[in-house]
Amino acid sequence: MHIDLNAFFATAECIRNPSLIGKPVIVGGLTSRGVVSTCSYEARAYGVHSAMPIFKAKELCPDGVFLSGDYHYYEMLSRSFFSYIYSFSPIIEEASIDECFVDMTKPLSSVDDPISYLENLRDGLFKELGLKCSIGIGPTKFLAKMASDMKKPMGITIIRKKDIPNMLYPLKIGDFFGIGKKSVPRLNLIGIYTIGDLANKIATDEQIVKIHFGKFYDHVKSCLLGTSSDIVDTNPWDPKSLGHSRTFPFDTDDEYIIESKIRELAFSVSEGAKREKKKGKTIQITVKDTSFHNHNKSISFRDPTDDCEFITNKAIELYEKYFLGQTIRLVGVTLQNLIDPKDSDIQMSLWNYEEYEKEDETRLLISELNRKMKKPKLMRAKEAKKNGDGHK
DNA sequence: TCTGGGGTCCTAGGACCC
DNA sequence: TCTGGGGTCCTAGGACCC
Repeated sequence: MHIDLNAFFATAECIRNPSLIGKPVIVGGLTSRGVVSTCSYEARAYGVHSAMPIFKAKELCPDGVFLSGDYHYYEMLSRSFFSYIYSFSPIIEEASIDECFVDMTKPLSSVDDPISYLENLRDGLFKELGLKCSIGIGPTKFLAKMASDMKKPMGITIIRKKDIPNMLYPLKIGDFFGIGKKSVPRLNLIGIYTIGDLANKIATDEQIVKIHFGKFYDHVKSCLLGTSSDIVDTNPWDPKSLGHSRTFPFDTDDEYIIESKIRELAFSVSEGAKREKKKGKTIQITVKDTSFHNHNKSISFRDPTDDCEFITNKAIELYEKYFLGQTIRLVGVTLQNLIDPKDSDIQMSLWNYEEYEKEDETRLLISELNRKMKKPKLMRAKEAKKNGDGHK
C-alpha cells in the first residue's frame, strides 16, 4: 500500500483553524520570491499549484488565505499520521513527511472485503486526526504509488498486474514516477507520449529505449512488467548529505551580505550534523546565478568533520575563490559523504591526526598544481594552432 | 518585487594506483 | 616507435522527488 496525505500542509492549517475549511488556503513562502508549497483543493480550482511563485498565486486567487507554514507543527502531525498507520501494520517505509509505503500482505490476507477494510482505515484517519488521504494498492511499490495518485482526494485504487495495460498505458509518459519534465520532450521525440507508447517501444525497439534510460532502463522495464521491488524498507532515514540554502530577497554581489549568510548556513549545517550524529568528508557550496543556473564547488578531506568553524572557513574559502564579485541569487552550504563517526573511530585511531593533515595538504598542493598546469597547456595549444605551428 | 528548500541518485572526466 | 586494463576517489553538473 502507498498512502499519501492530500494537500497535507493546507489540511493541517484547517485542522488547527477550522474557520479555514472550505477556503482557498495557500501555504508557502510569503516573501516576494516565495513559492507555493501546498494549497487546498479550493485554491487549485483557481489554477494554483505547488511550486508556483506566490505572486502568481495572488494574481490567480487574490482572496486566498496565504500562510507561511509551520514545519514543526506539520512534523508533529506527520508523526501522528505514521503512528496511526503503525496500528495497521508495523512494516512501514516513511517516504516523506506526508506519504509512506506499507506492507499490507499480512493485514489484508485475513480480510474478506479489502475495499471496505481500506475505507475504514481512510475514514478512521480522518475521524481521529482530520487528515485526508489517497490509498494505492498493488503488488509492487511502483504500482501502489501510481495507484494512490489516481483518485484524489480520499480515493482508493487497486492496480493488479493484469490491470497494467488498462490502467497505466493510457497515462501520459510524464505521469510515470521518475520521469520528469526534462525527459518528456526527449521521449516525445522518439514517439513516446504515453506509458503505453513506452511499453510498445520496448517491445519493438528495445535498444533505443535502453540508450535513453541508461541504468534506469532495467527499473523502468520491471515497473511495466509489475516485477519491480515490493520490499518495504523499514530502516530509519540515514542522511547522505545535509545542507541549507537561502535565496536573497535581491540578487547581490555584496561580499559582506553573502559571507554573513554563509556563516549562518554553515552553523545550521554543523548543528544538523551533530543532531544526526554524522560527520562529513566533503564541504560544498552552491551558488545560483541571476540566470537561475546552479554552480557547485566542493572540497574533500581525509577526516570527516562536523565542526562549525571548519565548515564555515572552508565554505567561505570556496566562495572567495570561485564566486567573489559575482552577482548571485542564492547561496547554500552542504556537508556531503556523511559517515557515522562510530564507524570511523577505529580507523582514525590507527592514524596520527597530523598525518591526516599532512595528507590533505599534500593532496591540495597537487590539485592546485594541476589546476595551474592545465591552463597554460591549453593556452599553449591554442597559441600554437593560431600560429599554425602546432607540430612544433 | 518574477520562479523555495530539503534531499537522492546518476553520469562523466581526470588523477592516481597497481 | 607511438600508449593496457581494472579500480578508487574527487569534482561538477543535472534530473528528479516531495
